[in-house]
Amino acid sequence: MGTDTGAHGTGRGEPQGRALTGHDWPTTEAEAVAVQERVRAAADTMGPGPAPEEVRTVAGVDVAYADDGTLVAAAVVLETAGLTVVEESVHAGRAQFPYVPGLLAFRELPSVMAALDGLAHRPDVLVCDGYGIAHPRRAGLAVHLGVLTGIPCYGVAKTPFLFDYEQPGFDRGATSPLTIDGEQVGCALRTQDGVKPVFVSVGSGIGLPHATALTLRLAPAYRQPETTRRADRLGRARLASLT
DNA sequence: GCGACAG
DNA sequence: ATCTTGTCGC
Repeated sequence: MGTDTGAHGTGRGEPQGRALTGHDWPTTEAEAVAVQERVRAAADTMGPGPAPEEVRTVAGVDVAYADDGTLVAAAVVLETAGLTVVEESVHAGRAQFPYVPGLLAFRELPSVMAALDGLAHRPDVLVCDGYGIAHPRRAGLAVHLGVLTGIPCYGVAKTPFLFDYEQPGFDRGATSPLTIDGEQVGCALRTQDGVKPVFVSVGSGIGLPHATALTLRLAPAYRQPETTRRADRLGRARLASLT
């Protein structure tokens, strides 16, 4: 199976992990915002990226929190066909950054990167919980993750906050654009008939059409994609077992 | 039981 | 994000 672990890119965007996770990891909001400007500039948000048929494995990423500041990042690699689990990785740590709206990435990234480093398999795509470019500085968690890892990455969020959208049609597969100040930053996607839509936005290395189509494949039965559901479950379980 | 939806 | 109670419904 997979061999290299997260240190090298696969052609498209070179990973910028060292530059952003090393000594210059931000400690203040101002520094974090400055990092986001750079991350945004480094992101590849246009490319078609891999089509769903070309995506053999997808990793879902999620973070679970405890009261005391402990957090557990979980990564679950699924085979796209059949949605079977290929590999799992968790990493327990402490929040290194306070929760600040718009800066969630800095809270979750260190542990998420550690969890991804724990994978022997290098997934073709990453799906994370939260925003990509549907973000004030077009630099949500999915953008950071895509740039840092060099793996095509996008976000699927549950709640619409800072963008406008029309309700998509009732049927599974219906979409409608998400816009911020008239600029399209993603789409609302109905993953099951009649359930609340999820909000897909690109991170880096994959375009919105492919991200949307892949999300639909990853969500055959529930509102959220299986990647997120599995990662969420794994993270919670690990957190609970931490006692 | 598990998920959607309260709110 | 987390915790909790409760109702409806497959």
